[in-house]
Amino acid sequence: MARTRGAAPVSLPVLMLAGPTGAGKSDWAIRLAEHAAVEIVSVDSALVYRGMDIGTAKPNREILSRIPHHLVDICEPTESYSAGRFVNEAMGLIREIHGRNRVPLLVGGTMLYFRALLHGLAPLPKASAELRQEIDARAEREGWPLLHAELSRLDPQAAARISPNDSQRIQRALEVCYETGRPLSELQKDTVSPLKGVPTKQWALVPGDRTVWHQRLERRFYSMLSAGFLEEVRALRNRGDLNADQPAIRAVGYRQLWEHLEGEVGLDEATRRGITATRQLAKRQVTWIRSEPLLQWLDPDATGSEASWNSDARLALRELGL
RNA sequence: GGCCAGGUAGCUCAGUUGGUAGAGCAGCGGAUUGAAAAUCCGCGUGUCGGUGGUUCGAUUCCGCCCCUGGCCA
Repeated sequence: MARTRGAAPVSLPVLMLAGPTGAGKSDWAIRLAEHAAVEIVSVDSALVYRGMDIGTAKPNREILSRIPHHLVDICEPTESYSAGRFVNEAMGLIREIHGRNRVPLLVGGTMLYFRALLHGLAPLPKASAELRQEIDARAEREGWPLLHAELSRLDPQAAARISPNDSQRIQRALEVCYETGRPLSELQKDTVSPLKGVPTKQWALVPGDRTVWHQRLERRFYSMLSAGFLEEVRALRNRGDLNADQPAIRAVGYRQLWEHLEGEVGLDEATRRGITATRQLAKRQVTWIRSEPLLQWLDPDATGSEASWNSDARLALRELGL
C-alpha cells in the first residue's frame, strides 16, 4: 500500500553534491542555496560532532544560521555516529524538506553515506558495544586471522572477500552472525535504495590537477593550525571523557594532533602526518567517486567551471520544475 | 688544509664474499553495507655521486675528483 507523501503531486527531486576534501563543496553549495529553494543536508561523518569545527572545516556560525544546514553538530564526540543512523536521519529530513516544498541538497564527502542512500543498506542489527568488546578481547589473545577462520565457518562468502587482517570488517561480520544467527552476506542481499523512485541530480566536484590540489590541502592544514586547531584538540582532550580509539578522535588531523598532545611526536611531525593523512583521505574519496557511474564530474579549478556549474545547476533545477 | 664517516628509489636506510639491488615511509591504483576522515588489499628500473683503471663482467675492488657531516689544524 503506497503511502502518499505530503501534497507534492510530482515527486520533488534530491540534489547531491559529492566530492573529496578541499574541493570546495561548501562554497558551491552555499552559492546554490542562495539562488534556489534548497536546504543543505550534510553528508559528512565528522561534521556531525559538536566541538569539532576547525579541523573539519565546518561552515562558520554565520553561514549555518543564514542557510539551513542539517546533520551538523548533532552529536557528542563521545558517541559513535553511523551509516545506519545517517540513512534514517537523512531520509527523515528529505521527507520534511519535501513537505515544505523545498529541495534537499545533500553535500559532503562521506561516500559510504551517499552509497547507502543511493544503493541502500541491508536491514542489519546495529553495533553492539558488548559484543565488540568481547571480540576485541579474543583478537587480543588469538589474533585476527583466527577470528577470520571462525568467520569462514559461519559465513564463507564474507570471509572470502574480507582480508584476515581487516579487523574492522571481521569484527562486524562476526557481530552480525552472532546477533542474528545468519550470515552477513546472506542478509546483505536484501538491499533496496531508500531513494527508489525519487529523481536525483548527482554532481561530483573533483579537482583536475592533483599537484595543485595537494598544495592547497597542505596550506589549508597550516591555516587550520593558525586558526586554533591545536587548541581545539587540546580542549577535546581536556574534557577527560574522550580517547584515541573513538571515531571522532580518529578523524584526520585530530588523531595526529592528539598523538602530539600525548607526547608521542613533535608538532612538526604531527603536522606532516596530518597533511599526509589528508591527502590519503582525498585519494580514497576519489576512488569511491569513480565507482559511482551517475555522478557528473566537475573540476572546480577549470576555467569557467563556476559559470558552467551555475548554469548546469539552473538547468537541472528548471528540468526538475523548480 | 689533514683525518674519519657517508653519498643506493621522492625521503630514511639495508644490501651485493664482483654476475646491474630491496625494506619502511611517501606516491599511485583498488576494495568498501551501522567506526567510513575508519579499516584493508595491490603496485618497487633506480646513470647504486662523477671519472679513469683492474676484470669476461664493477654499484661492489683500486686511483683521482666532486658533494655532505664530524673531528683536528
